[in-house]
Amino acid sequence: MRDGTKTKELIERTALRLFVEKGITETTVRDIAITAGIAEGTMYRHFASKEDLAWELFAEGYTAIGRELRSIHKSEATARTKLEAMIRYFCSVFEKDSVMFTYLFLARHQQLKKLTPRMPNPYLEFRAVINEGMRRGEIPKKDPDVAASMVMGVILQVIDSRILSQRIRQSIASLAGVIVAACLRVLEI
Amino acid sequence: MRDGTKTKELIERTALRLFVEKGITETTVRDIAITAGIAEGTMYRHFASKEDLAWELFAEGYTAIGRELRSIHKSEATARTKLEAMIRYFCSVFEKDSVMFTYLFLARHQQLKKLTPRMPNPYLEFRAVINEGMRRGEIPKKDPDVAASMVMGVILQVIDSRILSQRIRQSIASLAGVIVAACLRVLEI
Amino acid sequence: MRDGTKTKELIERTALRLFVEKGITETTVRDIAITAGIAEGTMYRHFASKEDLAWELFAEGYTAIGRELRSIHKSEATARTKLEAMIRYFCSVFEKDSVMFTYLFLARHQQLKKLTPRMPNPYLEFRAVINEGMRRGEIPKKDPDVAASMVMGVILQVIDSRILSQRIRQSIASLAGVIVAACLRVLEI
Amino acid sequence: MRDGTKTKELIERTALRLFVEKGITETTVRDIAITAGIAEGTMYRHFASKEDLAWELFAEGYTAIGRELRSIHKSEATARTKLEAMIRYFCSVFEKDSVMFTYLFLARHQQLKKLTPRMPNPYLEFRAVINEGMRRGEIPKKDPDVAASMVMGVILQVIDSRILSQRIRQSIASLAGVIVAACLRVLEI
DNA sequence: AATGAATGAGACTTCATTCAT
DNA sequence: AATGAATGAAGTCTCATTCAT
Repeated sequence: MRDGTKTKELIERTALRLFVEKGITETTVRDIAITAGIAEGTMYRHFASKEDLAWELFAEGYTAIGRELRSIHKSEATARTKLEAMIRYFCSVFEKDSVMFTYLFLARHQQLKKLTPRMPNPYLEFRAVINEGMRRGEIPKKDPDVAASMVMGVILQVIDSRILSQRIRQSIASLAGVIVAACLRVLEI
Repeated sequence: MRDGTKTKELIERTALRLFVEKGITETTVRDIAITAGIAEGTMYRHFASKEDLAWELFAEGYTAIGRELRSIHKSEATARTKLEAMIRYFCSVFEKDSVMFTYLFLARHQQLKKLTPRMPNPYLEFRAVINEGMRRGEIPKKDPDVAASMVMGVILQVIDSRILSQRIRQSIASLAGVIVAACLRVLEI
Repeated sequence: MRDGTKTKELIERTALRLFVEKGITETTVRDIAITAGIAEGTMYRHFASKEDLAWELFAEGYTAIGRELRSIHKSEATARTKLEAMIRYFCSVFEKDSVMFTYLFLARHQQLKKLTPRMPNPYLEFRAVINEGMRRGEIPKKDPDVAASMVMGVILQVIDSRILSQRIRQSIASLAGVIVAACLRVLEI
Repeated sequence: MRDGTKTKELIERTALRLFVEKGITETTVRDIAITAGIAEGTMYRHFASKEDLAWELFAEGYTAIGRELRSIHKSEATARTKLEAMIRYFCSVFEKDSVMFTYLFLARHQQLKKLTPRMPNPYLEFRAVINEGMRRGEIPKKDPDVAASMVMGVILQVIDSRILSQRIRQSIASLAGVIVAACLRVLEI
């Protein structure tokens, strides 16, 4: 028997790229098959449907970031160092796998409703850190959801301008420091 | 003779709502017809295609905001007052027509590539104000695209958390002051 | 606007014929479309699915026979005359529209489970007549379901041999008398 | 070396059951494999195709009954005793292996066209007995095909009402006497 | 003899669009 | 201007069969 693992990974990589380039609905199963050099039916050996493939890709990437942010949360001491490490990690994810990151960014409005509250979740990790910081007096009190949204906004919109509108040319890594500083100002740390 | 203007507006309102609820691709011409209570072919009396309808809705709303922001830019004196008025206007647009605002927010990645550089454009207005402010010494120097992105990010992500993730419950109008303050801190005004 | 009634009837007649010739599953929507000279999508304007088309054809024909049998039941006086008229009607249906009759015969095992008990039903009409005849003393007592099944068996199997195995060459009309007589003997009238 | 006979029988038993439950076309090779607990490709070690499997099952069961009926035909003396023994055997087959019997019953219209005239065949055996009985003066003269069809109809439809419509609850064995009597009346013995 | 990954033809269905009315 | 029946291209998915292991 042949080993299907490689094929599955090939499908995932190919689909991820096409989903980002053209959108999920606009990418056909045939597109994926031709690009990956496999038969159309092969996708269905590994995923129940195109929708399921899109969801698996999303859930995988999204929860992986959530998990890593949680572990940073635990390993750092102060709100300031936690946030700095988390934001830098966030930026590094984009640098390392910008296709996956862009996919998560673009697909989130469609896929987020399928996320269960139990799943690790980047937004919740940021809010948890901010909440804790406010409880400890490290951050001036404010609405935690509003604060977390603003911080996420600063980070995400810079990345958005980098990839989608292409108005920013610098690498995100080189901007990480600037982003961290802006987020700390937003929180008044 | 019958008045087509009413039908056209009915189509626009209906389509806008469905596009936001289900996505453009996921909304069918039949969906629009049934919801609007018209025949399937009627849409084509007013728009060349579904895509054209989606684009007209986008361009209309997007440039309207851009134009108003430009006029605020001209009528206010300092970077601070300009930005405050612009952000408050932005928030008020959402309050007045949240469906249109959400549509612009969600459709922007698909539609922005069709925008010509000449068209009035919210992002460019914000950047222009920030640029001018830095030239005049009202705002500490920084990359104008990065700065504009961050400001847009703070605003948009709060609205995002209000409408899409429903994590924020307060009205956006009531948060306008908080948003303005955060944006000014981001810019170090 | 065009009148779809004709098209719907064309689809029904075409499908009925193909379903009988090749079986429902073995008949493709494309078969129907090509044979009827219409587009594949047109079928879906008139029927929700191929399965639905098959069901509508069945229910229509099956209940029509049931209704007519019921009316014969009411208009005739004795068990003997009722049964004779009913069997002759049954045979005449086959002569008049052998395609529909054959379809009902072949599709019954697949479709009968969808029939609701309320719907007019040939089998139940025969059983009702037999039951009544036994109550009135016109027919010697026996299990009504067994008796009704036997009567149906005599009739149906002759038709089966006529159409499907083609072992019988005479017209069913010319055999009606023989069939009636055999059924009466089965019931010991 | 592994014993393929067991696997072949497992496939046959499993397929037979599924064919009856869902129909041949509606049963997939995968269905059979999963239910039998074997790999998808294994069926092709024992049968050339799914169609071939369906045919082998049919031919096996159908000719077995035909052979046994022929031997009863030879071992009994009169038309009456022949028919009685044949009908009782027919009913006993159903009792002993109702799944196979139901399969033969349901699949006959699809498979009968593949039967060669040489093969042992229940219908032909019944007709032969009836024919012989008429030649010998044991049975009043009538069209042998019509007579044979009626006899088969009485038997089969009772079984049909037992298994498929479930209108009859008694065991077929307990009804054998009633069925025999009805068949003799049909033939006017 | 058995496995199960891979194939690819083809099935059903959807849907933007056209067109006769 | 409006209708809605009809179109047909294209999409998703199924499934009998093949083949490398």
